[in-house]
Amino acid sequence: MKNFINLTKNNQLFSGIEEKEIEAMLKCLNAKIKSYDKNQYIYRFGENISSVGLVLCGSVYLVKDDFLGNQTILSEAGVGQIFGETYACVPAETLEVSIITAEASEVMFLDIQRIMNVCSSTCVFHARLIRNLLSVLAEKNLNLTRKMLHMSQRTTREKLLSYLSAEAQRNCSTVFKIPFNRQQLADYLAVDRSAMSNELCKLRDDGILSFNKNCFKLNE
Amino acid sequence: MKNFINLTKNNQLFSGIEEKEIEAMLKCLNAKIKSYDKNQYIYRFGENISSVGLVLCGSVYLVKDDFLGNQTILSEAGVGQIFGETYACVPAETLEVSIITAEASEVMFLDIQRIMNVCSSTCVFHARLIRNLLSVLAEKNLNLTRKMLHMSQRTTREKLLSYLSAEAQRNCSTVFKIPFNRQQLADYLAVDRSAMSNELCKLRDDGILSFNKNCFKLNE
DNA sequence: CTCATTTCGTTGGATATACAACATATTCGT
DNA sequence: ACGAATATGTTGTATATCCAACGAAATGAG
Repeated sequence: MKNFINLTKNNQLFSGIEEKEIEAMLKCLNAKIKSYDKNQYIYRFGENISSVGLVLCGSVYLVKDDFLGNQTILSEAGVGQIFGETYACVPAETLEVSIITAEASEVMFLDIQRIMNVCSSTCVFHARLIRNLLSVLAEKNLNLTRKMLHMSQRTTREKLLSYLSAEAQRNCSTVFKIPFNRQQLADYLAVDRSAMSNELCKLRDDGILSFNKNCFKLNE
Repeated sequence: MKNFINLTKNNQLFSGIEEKEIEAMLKCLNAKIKSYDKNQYIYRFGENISSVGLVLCGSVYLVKDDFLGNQTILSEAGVGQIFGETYACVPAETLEVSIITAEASEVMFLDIQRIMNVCSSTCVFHARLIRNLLSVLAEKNLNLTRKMLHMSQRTTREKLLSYLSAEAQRNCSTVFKIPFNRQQLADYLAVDRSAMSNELCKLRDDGILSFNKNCFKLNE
Protein backbone atom coordinates (compact mmCIF):
# COMPACT_ATOMS: atom_id res chain seq x y z
CA MET A 1 0.00 0.00 0.00
CA LYS A 2 2.76 2.38 0.99
CA ASN A 3 4.13 2.79 -2.50
CA PHE A 4 0.90 4.46 -3.52
CA ILE A 5 0.83 7.01 -0.76
CA ASN A 6 2.89 9.44 -2.78
CA LEU A 7 0.45 9.05 -5.61
CA THR A 8 -2.54 9.70 -3.45
CA LYS A 9 -1.26 13.04 -2.26
CA ASN A 10 -1.70 15.06 -5.41
CA ASN A 11 -5.18 14.11 -6.37
CA GLN A 12 -8.72 15.37 -6.24
CA LEU A 13 -9.73 13.33 -3.21
CA PHE A 14 -6.81 13.57 -0.79
CA SER A 15 -5.54 17.04 -1.61
CA GLY A 16 -4.83 19.01 1.55
CA ILE A 17 -4.45 15.92 3.70
CA GLU A 18 -1.11 15.14 5.28
CA GLU A 19 0.80 12.17 3.99
CA LYS A 20 0.89 10.23 7.23
CA GLU A 21 -2.83 10.77 7.67
CA ILE A 22 -3.59 9.39 4.24
CA GLU A 23 -2.00 6.09 5.13
CA ALA A 24 -4.20 5.77 8.20
CA MET A 25 -7.28 6.83 6.28
CA LEU A 26 -6.73 4.33 3.50
CA LYS A 27 -6.89 1.50 6.04
CA CYS A 28 -9.89 3.05 7.69
CA LEU A 29 -11.57 3.42 4.28
CA ASN A 30 -10.69 -0.16 3.37
CA ALA A 31 -9.14 0.94 0.10
CA LYS A 32 -8.63 -1.79 -2.53
CA ILE A 33 -6.22 -1.60 -5.40
CA LYS A 34 -6.64 -3.41 -8.70
CA SER A 35 -4.57 -3.61 -11.87
CA TYR A 36 -5.99 -3.64 -15.40
CA ASP A 37 -4.70 -4.21 -18.88
CA LYS A 38 -5.53 -1.87 -21.69
CA ASN A 39 -9.17 -1.79 -22.89
CA GLN A 40 -10.53 -3.69 -19.91
CA TYR A 41 -13.92 -2.89 -18.44
CA ILE A 42 -13.79 -1.54 -14.89
CA TYR A 43 -17.50 -0.79 -14.59
CA ARG A 44 -20.16 -1.95 -17.00
CA PHE A 45 -23.45 -0.46 -18.19
CA GLY A 46 -26.30 -1.55 -15.92
CA GLU A 47 -24.21 -2.21 -12.83
CA ASN A 48 -24.99 -0.70 -9.48
CA ILE A 49 -21.78 0.66 -8.03
CA SER A 50 -20.92 1.76 -4.50
CA SER A 51 -17.25 2.66 -4.89
CA VAL A 52 -15.39 5.63 -6.24
CA GLY A 53 -12.40 4.84 -8.44
CA LEU A 54 -9.16 6.76 -8.12
CA VAL A 55 -6.68 6.39 -10.97
CA LEU A 56 -3.22 5.64 -9.53
CA CYS A 57 -1.54 5.15 -12.86
CA GLY A 58 -2.69 5.00 -16.45
CA SER A 59 -6.01 6.47 -17.50
CA VAL A 60 -9.60 5.42 -18.08
CA TYR A 61 -12.42 6.42 -20.41
CA LEU A 62 -16.03 7.00 -19.52
CA VAL A 63 -17.87 5.68 -22.58
CA LYS A 64 -21.50 5.60 -23.69
CA ASP A 65 -23.27 3.52 -26.31
CA ASP A 66 -25.81 5.74 -28.03
CA PHE A 67 -29.11 4.78 -29.64
CA LEU A 68 -27.39 4.09 -32.95
CA GLY A 69 -24.96 1.66 -31.35
CA ASN A 70 -21.97 3.99 -31.56
CA GLN A 71 -19.66 4.10 -28.60
CA THR A 72 -18.42 7.56 -27.74
CA ILE A 73 -15.94 8.74 -25.14
CA LEU A 74 -17.64 11.18 -22.81
CA SER A 75 -14.63 11.96 -20.65
CA GLU A 76 -11.26 10.74 -19.51
CA ALA A 77 -9.78 10.37 -16.04
CA GLY A 78 -6.02 10.45 -15.64
CA VAL A 79 -3.69 9.95 -12.68
CA GLY A 80 -5.10 11.49 -9.52
CA GLN A 81 -8.60 11.87 -10.94
CA ILE A 82 -11.65 9.97 -9.82
CA PHE A 83 -14.51 8.28 -11.64
CA GLY A 84 -17.85 6.72 -10.77
CA GLU A 85 -18.51 9.20 -7.98
CA THR A 86 -21.76 10.40 -9.52
CA TYR A 87 -23.38 6.97 -9.68
CA ALA A 88 -21.88 5.87 -6.36
CA CYS A 89 -23.61 8.81 -4.68
CA VAL A 90 -27.03 7.84 -6.10
CA PRO A 91 -27.57 4.17 -5.22
CA ALA A 92 -30.94 4.12 -6.97
CA GLU A 93 -29.37 4.67 -10.38
CA THR A 94 -27.61 1.99 -12.37
CA LEU A 95 -24.79 2.88 -14.72
CA GLU A 96 -25.85 4.38 -18.04
CA VAL A 97 -22.20 4.43 -19.07
CA SER A 98 -19.19 2.14 -18.84
CA ILE A 99 -15.65 2.71 -17.65
CA ILE A 100 -12.83 1.24 -19.75
CA THR A 101 -9.08 1.54 -19.30
CA ALA A 102 -7.43 3.59 -22.03
CA GLU A 103 -4.10 1.93 -21.20
CA ALA A 104 -2.70 -0.43 -18.56
CA SER A 105 -3.81 1.13 -15.30
CA GLU A 106 -3.96 0.79 -11.53
CA VAL A 107 -7.06 1.90 -9.71
CA MET A 108 -7.85 2.39 -6.05
CA PHE A 109 -11.43 1.76 -5.02
CA LEU A 110 -12.98 3.56 -2.07
CA ASP A 111 -16.36 2.61 -0.73
CA ILE A 112 -18.67 5.60 -0.79
CA GLN A 113 -20.38 4.59 2.43
CA ARG A 114 -17.09 4.64 4.28
CA ILE A 115 -16.25 8.01 2.82
CA MET A 116 -19.58 9.43 3.93
CA ASN A 117 -19.67 7.85 7.39
CA VAL A 118 -17.05 9.54 9.45
CA CYS A 119 -14.78 7.31 11.52
CA SER A 120 -13.79 8.45 14.97
CA SER A 121 -10.04 8.72 14.52
CA THR A 122 -9.23 11.48 12.09
CA CYS A 123 -12.29 13.64 11.88
CA VAL A 124 -10.52 16.77 10.67
CA PHE A 125 -9.04 15.01 7.68
CA HIS A 126 -12.17 13.11 6.99
CA ALA A 127 -14.02 16.40 6.74
CA ARG A 128 -11.43 17.45 4.21
CA LEU A 129 -12.02 14.26 2.24
CA ILE A 130 -15.74 14.96 2.13
CA ARG A 131 -15.09 18.57 1.18
CA ASN A 132 -12.91 17.37 -1.69
CA LEU A 133 -15.58 15.00 -2.93
CA LEU A 134 -18.26 17.68 -2.76
CA SER A 135 -15.92 19.99 -4.58
CA VAL A 136 -15.37 17.53 -7.43
CA LEU A 137 -19.11 17.05 -7.87
CA ALA A 138 -19.84 20.77 -7.65
CA GLU A 139 -17.16 21.68 -10.16
CA LYS A 140 -18.41 19.11 -12.65
CA ASN A 141 -21.81 20.60 -12.12
CA LEU A 142 -20.59 24.09 -12.92
CA ASN A 143 -18.83 22.95 -16.05
CA LEU A 144 -21.87 21.03 -17.26
CA THR A 145 -24.15 24.00 -16.60
CA ARG A 146 -21.84 26.34 -18.49
CA LYS A 147 -21.57 24.00 -21.45
CA MET A 148 -25.32 23.52 -21.49
CA LEU A 149 -25.91 27.26 -21.59
CA HIS A 150 -23.70 27.65 -24.63
CA MET A 151 -25.14 24.63 -26.39
CA SER A 152 -28.70 25.81 -25.88
CA GLN A 153 -28.02 28.83 -28.09
CA ARG A 154 -29.56 28.27 -31.50
CA THR A 155 -26.93 29.52 -33.96
CA THR A 156 -23.21 28.89 -34.18
CA ARG A 157 -22.58 32.62 -33.81
CA GLU A 158 -24.60 32.77 -30.61
CA LYS A 159 -22.89 29.69 -29.25
CA LEU A 160 -19.51 31.23 -29.89
CA LEU A 161 -20.45 34.55 -28.33
CA SER A 162 -22.00 32.82 -25.35
CA TYR A 163 -18.88 30.77 -24.76
CA LEU A 164 -16.33 33.50 -25.45
CA SER A 165 -18.05 36.16 -23.36
CA ALA A 166 -18.36 33.69 -20.50
CA GLU A 167 -14.65 32.96 -20.75
CA ALA A 168 -13.86 36.68 -20.81
CA GLN A 169 -15.98 37.12 -17.73
CA ARG A 170 -14.32 34.23 -15.95
CA ASN A 171 -10.88 35.60 -16.75
CA CYS A 172 -11.90 39.15 -15.84
CA SER A 173 -10.33 40.27 -19.11
CA THR A 174 -11.32 40.78 -22.73
CA VAL A 175 -8.09 39.04 -23.72
CA PHE A 176 -7.83 35.38 -22.83
CA LYS A 177 -6.72 31.96 -23.99
CA ILE A 178 -9.05 29.01 -24.42
CA PRO A 179 -8.05 25.41 -23.71
CA PHE A 180 -9.32 24.14 -27.08
CA ASN A 181 -8.20 24.02 -30.66
CA ARG A 182 -10.84 24.59 -33.33
CA GLN A 183 -11.96 20.98 -33.55
CA GLN A 184 -12.23 20.65 -29.78
CA LEU A 185 -14.16 23.90 -29.53
CA ALA A 186 -16.53 22.73 -32.26
CA ASP A 187 -17.08 19.44 -30.41
CA TYR A 188 -17.63 21.31 -27.15
CA LEU A 189 -20.28 23.55 -28.75
CA ALA A 190 -21.70 20.66 -30.79
CA VAL A 191 -21.27 22.32 -34.18
CA ASP A 192 -19.39 21.65 -37.39
CA ARG A 193 -15.75 22.74 -37.27
CA SER A 194 -15.60 24.37 -40.71
CA ALA A 195 -18.87 26.21 -40.18
CA MET A 196 -17.61 27.42 -36.83
CA SER A 197 -14.30 28.50 -38.29
CA ASN A 198 -16.22 30.43 -40.90
CA GLU A 199 -18.39 32.10 -38.29
CA LEU A 200 -15.35 33.06 -36.21
CA CYS A 201 -13.93 34.91 -39.19
CA LYS A 202 -17.24 36.68 -39.77
CA LEU A 203 -17.20 37.82 -36.16
CA ARG A 204 -13.69 39.10 -36.71
CA ASP A 205 -14.69 40.89 -39.94
CA ASP A 206 -17.65 42.40 -38.11
CA GLY A 207 -15.21 43.88 -35.61
CA ILE A 208 -16.67 41.98 -32.70
CA LEU A 209 -13.53 40.12 -31.80
CA SER A 210 -10.04 39.23 -32.92
CA PHE A 211 -8.01 36.11 -32.40
CA ASN A 212 -4.72 34.43 -32.94
CA LYS A 213 -4.73 30.69 -32.53
CA ASN A 214 -6.35 29.97 -29.19
CA CYS A 215 -5.95 33.52 -27.89
CA PHE A 216 -9.04 35.73 -28.21
CA LYS A 217 -9.89 39.37 -27.67
CA LEU A 218 -13.44 40.65 -27.37
CA ASN A 219 -14.00 44.24 -28.46
CA GLU A 220 -15.95 46.88 -26.44
CA MET B 1 -37.42 27.85 15.00
CA LYS B 2 -39.73 25.05 16.08
CA ASN B 3 -42.48 25.97 13.65
CA PHE B 4 -40.18 25.10 10.77
CA ILE B 5 -39.21 21.67 11.94
CA ASN B 6 -42.16 20.13 10.20
CA LEU B 7 -41.12 21.83 7.01
CA THR B 8 -37.57 20.63 7.19
CA LYS B 9 -38.56 16.99 7.35
CA ASN B 10 -39.70 16.47 3.81
CA ASN B 11 -36.86 18.02 1.92
CA GLN B 12 -33.74 17.14 0.02
CA LEU B 13 -31.35 17.87 2.85
CA PHE B 14 -32.97 16.40 5.94
CA SER B 15 -34.79 13.45 4.43
CA GLY B 16 -34.27 10.33 6.52
CA ILE B 17 -33.42 12.24 9.68
CA GLU B 18 -35.70 12.00 12.68
CA GLU B 19 -37.67 15.06 13.64
CA LYS B 20 -36.18 15.48 17.09
CA GLU B 21 -32.70 15.18 15.64
CA ILE B 22 -33.35 17.87 13.09
CA GLU B 23 -34.07 20.38 15.82
CA ALA B 24 -30.76 19.65 17.52
CA MET B 25 -28.90 19.73 14.22
CA LEU B 26 -30.34 23.09 13.20
CA LYS B 27 -28.87 24.65 16.32
CA CYS B 28 -25.59 22.85 15.76
CA LEU B 29 -25.56 24.05 12.16
CA ASN B 30 -26.41 27.59 13.23
CA ALA B 31 -29.29 27.76 10.77
CA LYS B 32 -30.60 31.24 9.98
CA ILE B 33 -34.03 32.00 8.60
CA LYS B 34 -34.85 35.03 6.48
CA SER B 35 -38.05 36.30 4.86
CA TYR B 36 -38.26 37.85 1.43
CA ASP B 37 -40.85 39.69 -0.64
CA LYS B 38 -41.52 38.76 -4.22
CA ASN B 39 -38.78 39.52 -6.76
CA GLN B 40 -36.08 40.15 -4.17
CA TYR B 41 -32.49 39.16 -4.72
CA ILE B 42 -31.23 36.48 -2.33
CA TYR B 43 -27.84 36.01 -3.97
CA ARG B 44 -26.35 38.29 -6.58
CA PHE B 45 -24.03 37.72 -9.53
CA GLY B 46 -20.40 38.08 -8.47
CA GLU B 47 -20.92 37.23 -4.80
CA ASN B 48 -18.93 34.58 -3.04
CA ILE B 49 -21.33 32.46 -1.05
CA SER B 50 -20.72 29.97 1.73
CA SER B 51 -24.28 28.95 2.60
CA VAL B 52 -26.81 26.60 1.11
CA GLY B 53 -30.35 27.95 0.92
CA LEU B 54 -33.34 25.76 1.79
CA VAL B 55 -36.74 27.02 0.66
CA LEU B 56 -39.17 26.80 3.61
CA CYS B 57 -42.06 28.44 1.81
CA GLY B 58 -42.53 30.14 -1.52
CA SER B 59 -40.12 29.53 -4.38
CA VAL B 60 -37.02 31.04 -5.95
CA TYR B 61 -35.57 31.34 -9.44
CA LEU B 62 -32.00 30.77 -10.49
CA VAL B 63 -31.51 33.39 -13.22
CA LYS B 64 -28.71 34.26 -15.62
CA ASP B 65 -28.02 37.38 -17.65
CA ASP B 66 -26.67 36.27 -21.01
CA PHE B 67 -24.26 38.10 -23.31
CA LEU B 68 -27.16 39.90 -25.00
CA GLY B 69 -28.45 41.25 -21.70
CA ASN B 70 -31.45 38.95 -21.55
CA GLN B 71 -32.29 37.43 -18.22
CA THR B 72 -33.39 33.82 -18.40
CA ILE B 73 -34.65 31.48 -15.71
CA LEU B 74 -32.37 28.46 -15.53
CA SER B 75 -34.22 26.59 -12.81
CA GLU B 76 -36.66 26.94 -9.97
CA ALA B 77 -36.46 25.73 -6.37
CA GLY B 78 -39.70 25.16 -4.47
CA VAL B 79 -40.50 24.19 -0.90
CA GLY B 80 -38.02 21.64 0.43
CA GLN B 81 -35.52 22.20 -2.34
CA ILE B 82 -32.09 23.77 -1.95
CA PHE B 83 -30.14 26.31 -3.98
CA GLY B 84 -26.62 27.70 -4.05
CA GLU B 85 -25.08 24.37 -3.06
CA THR B 86 -22.92 24.19 -6.17
CA TYR B 87 -21.20 27.52 -5.61
CA ALA B 88 -21.03 27.06 -1.84
CA CYS B 89 -19.04 23.86 -2.39
CA VAL B 90 -16.48 25.63 -4.60
CA PRO B 91 -15.27 28.66 -2.63
CA ALA B 92 -12.97 29.73 -5.46
CA GLU B 93 -15.89 30.45 -7.78
CA THR B 94 -18.06 33.54 -7.57
CA LEU B 95 -21.69 33.42 -8.63
CA GLU B 96 -22.29 33.48 -12.39
CA VAL B 97 -26.02 33.52 -11.70
CA SER B 98 -28.40 35.22 -9.31
CA ILE B 99 -31.15 33.90 -7.07
CA ILE B 100 -34.43 35.83 -6.99
CA THR B 101 -37.64 35.03 -5.14
CA ALA B 102 -40.48 34.10 -7.49
CA GLU B 103 -42.96 34.96 -4.74
CA ALA B 104 -42.88 35.93 -1.06
CA SER B 105 -40.65 33.28 0.50
CA GLU B 106 -38.89 32.10 3.62
CA VAL B 107 -35.43 30.62 3.32
CA MET B 108 -33.22 28.79 5.78
CA PHE B 109 -29.48 29.28 5.33
CA LEU B 110 -27.02 26.61 6.35
CA ASP B 111 -23.31 27.25 6.38
CA ILE B 112 -21.55 24.75 4.15
CA GLN B 113 -18.53 24.53 6.44
CA ARG B 114 -20.72 23.45 9.31
CA ILE B 115 -22.40 20.89 7.13
CA MET B 116 -19.06 19.45 6.06
CA ASN B 117 -17.36 19.52 9.45
CA VAL B 118 -19.03 16.91 11.55
CA CYS B 119 -19.98 17.89 15.07
CA SER B 120 -19.50 15.40 17.83
CA SER B 121 -23.10 14.98 18.96
CA THR B 122 -25.12 13.35 16.23
CA CYS B 123 -22.65 11.75 13.89
CA VAL B 124 -25.07 9.24 12.41
CA PHE B 125 -27.50 11.89 11.32
CA HIS B 126 -24.80 14.20 10.19
CA ALA B 127 -23.54 11.47 7.88
CA ARG B 128 -27.04 11.29 6.49
CA LEU B 129 -27.06 15.03 5.93
CA ILE B 130 -23.81 14.79 3.98
CA ARG B 131 -25.16 11.83 2.03
CA ASN B 132 -28.22 13.87 1.12
CA LEU B 133 -26.13 16.78 -0.08
CA LEU B 134 -23.90 14.50 -2.15
CA SER B 135 -27.01 12.92 -3.56
CA VAL B 136 -28.47 16.25 -4.66
CA LEU B 137 -25.25 17.22 -6.41
CA ALA B 138 -24.86 13.83 -8.03
CA GLU B 139 -28.43 13.75 -9.30
CA LYS B 140 -28.12 17.21 -10.81
CA ASN B 141 -24.96 15.96 -12.42
CA LEU B 142 -26.73 12.99 -13.95
CA ASN B 143 -29.54 15.11 -15.30
CA LEU B 144 -27.15 17.63 -16.79
CA THR B 145 -25.09 14.89 -18.42
CA ARG B 146 -28.19 13.29 -19.92
CA LYS B 147 -29.47 16.59 -21.26
CA MET B 148 -26.07 17.41 -22.68
CA LEU B 149 -25.92 14.10 -24.52
CA HIS B 150 -29.23 14.75 -26.24
CA MET B 151 -28.40 18.35 -27.05
CA SER B 152 -25.08 17.42 -28.59
CA GLN B 153 -26.88 15.51 -31.36
CA ARG B 154 -26.88 17.57 -34.53
CA THR B 155 -30.39 17.17 -35.91
CA THR B 156 -33.79 17.46 -34.29
CA ARG B 157 -34.53 13.87 -35.24
CA GLU B 158 -31.38 12.63 -33.54
CA LYS B 159 -32.07 14.71 -30.47
CA LEU B 160 -35.55 13.23 -30.21
CA LEU B 161 -34.32 9.67 -30.68
CA SER B 162 -31.52 10.18 -28.20
CA TYR B 163 -33.91 11.50 -25.58
CA LEU B 164 -36.73 9.07 -26.20
CA SER B 165 -34.54 5.97 -26.29
CA ALA B 166 -32.83 7.08 -23.09
CA GLU B 167 -36.22 7.48 -21.46
CA ALA B 168 -37.31 4.05 -22.67
CA GLN B 169 -34.12 2.61 -21.23
CA ARG B 170 -34.60 4.36 -17.91
CA ASN B 171 -38.17 3.11 -17.70
CA CYS B 172 -37.20 -0.39 -18.83
CA SER B 173 -40.10 -0.24 -21.27
CA THR B 174 -40.77 0.85 -24.83
CA VAL B 175 -43.95 2.52 -23.60
CA PHE B 176 -43.49 5.47 -21.28
CA LYS B 177 -44.67 8.93 -20.37
CA ILE B 178 -42.47 12.00 -20.49
CA PRO B 179 -42.74 14.89 -18.02
CA PHE B 180 -42.93 17.52 -20.79
CA ASN B 181 -45.45 18.97 -23.16
CA ARG B 182 -44.22 19.80 -26.67
CA GLN B 183 -42.99 23.28 -25.86
CA GLN B 184 -41.14 22.08 -22.78
CA LEU B 185 -39.56 19.20 -24.69
CA ALA B 186 -38.46 21.62 -27.41
CA ASP B 187 -36.90 23.91 -24.80
CA TYR B 188 -35.20 20.94 -23.16
CA LEU B 189 -33.68 19.83 -26.46
CA ALA B 190 -32.99 23.43 -27.52
CA VAL B 191 -34.95 23.22 -30.78
CA ASP B 192 -37.93 24.95 -32.31
CA ARG B 193 -41.26 23.57 -31.19
CA SER B 194 -42.96 23.48 -34.58
CA ALA B 195 -39.97 21.89 -36.25
CA MET B 196 -39.83 19.31 -33.49
CA SER B 197 -43.53 18.61 -33.73
CA ASN B 198 -43.05 18.11 -37.45
CA GLU B 199 -40.15 15.73 -36.90
CA LEU B 200 -42.11 13.73 -34.34
CA CYS B 201 -44.80 13.13 -36.94
CA LYS B 202 -42.22 12.08 -39.51
CA LEU B 203 -40.83 9.57 -37.01
CA ARG B 204 -44.38 8.30 -36.51
CA ASP B 205 -44.97 8.07 -40.29
CA ASP B 206 -41.67 6.24 -40.66
CA GLY B 207 -42.97 3.63 -38.20
CA ILE B 208 -40.23 4.31 -35.67
CA LEU B 209 -42.54 5.34 -32.87
CA SER B 210 -46.05 6.27 -31.96
CA PHE B 211 -47.40 8.69 -29.44
CA ASN B 212 -50.46 10.12 -27.82
CA LYS B 213 -49.95 13.38 -25.98
CA ASN B 214 -47.02 12.81 -23.62
CA CYS B 215 -47.15 9.01 -23.86
CA PHE B 216 -44.69 7.44 -26.29
CA LYS B 217 -44.02 4.00 -27.70
CA LEU B 218 -40.80 3.05 -29.46
CA ASN B 219 -41.07 0.27 -32.04
CA GLU B 220 -38.71 -2.73 -32.30
C1' DC C 1 -73.05 23.41 -23.70
C1' DT C 2 -70.41 27.50 -25.21
C1' DC C 3 -66.64 30.36 -25.40
C1' DA C 4 -61.88 31.39 -24.42
C1' DT C 5 -57.44 29.59 -23.90
C1' DT C 6 -53.90 26.57 -24.52
C1' DT C 7 -51.70 22.95 -26.94
C1' DC C 8 -50.50 20.68 -31.06
C1' DG C 9 -49.86 19.93 -35.98
C1' DT C 10 -48.94 22.01 -40.66
C1' DT C 11 -47.02 24.90 -44.16
C1' DG C 12 -43.79 28.12 -46.77
C1' DG C 13 -39.94 31.13 -47.13
C1' DA C 14 -35.60 33.08 -45.47
C1' DT C 15 -31.66 31.66 -43.26
C1' DA C 16 -28.15 28.64 -41.14
C1' DT C 17 -25.93 24.27 -40.90
C1' DA C 18 -23.61 20.13 -42.15
C1' DC C 19 -20.78 18.03 -45.21
C1' DA C 20 -17.28 17.35 -48.50
C1' DA C 21 -13.53 18.95 -50.79
C1' DC C 22 -9.74 21.66 -51.13
C1' DA C 23 -6.24 25.60 -50.11
C1' DT C 24 -3.29 27.55 -46.84
C1' DA C 25 -0.80 27.69 -42.62
C1' DT C 26 1.50 25.73 -38.75
C1' DT C 27 3.92 22.24 -36.18
C1' DC C 28 7.18 18.74 -35.57
C1' DG C 29 10.73 15.37 -36.34
C1' DT C 30 14.92 14.61 -38.67
C1' DA D 1 15.83 23.44 -44.16
C1' DC D 2 12.83 19.92 -45.60
C1' DG D 3 8.80 17.11 -45.95
C1' DA D 4 5.01 14.87 -43.43
C1' DA D 5 1.39 15.48 -40.52
C1' DT D 6 -1.76 18.32 -38.41
C1' DA D 7 -4.52 22.45 -37.84
C1' DT D 8 -7.06 26.11 -39.78
C1' DG D 9 -9.55 28.77 -43.31
C1' DT D 10 -12.60 28.83 -47.60
C1' DT D 11 -16.17 27.62 -50.73
C1' DG D 12 -20.45 25.48 -52.80
C1' DT D 13 -24.45 22.71 -52.31
C1' DA D 14 -27.98 19.92 -50.36
C1' DT D 15 -30.38 19.80 -46.35
C1' DA D 16 -32.27 21.23 -41.88
C1' DT D 17 -33.65 24.83 -38.94
C1' DC D 18 -35.95 28.82 -37.42
C1' DC D 19 -39.72 31.74 -37.61
C1' DA D 20 -44.28 33.35 -38.33
C1' DA D 21 -48.72 32.45 -39.32
C1' DC D 22 -52.61 29.65 -39.20
C1' DG D 23 -56.12 25.80 -38.39
C1' DA D 24 -57.45 21.96 -35.64
C1' DA D 25 -57.83 19.70 -31.38
C1' DA D 26 -57.96 19.53 -26.49
C1' DT D 27 -58.76 21.69 -22.15
C1' DG D 28 -61.05 24.45 -18.65
C1' DA D 29 -64.21 27.85 -16.72
C1' DG D 30 -68.70 29.53 -16.24
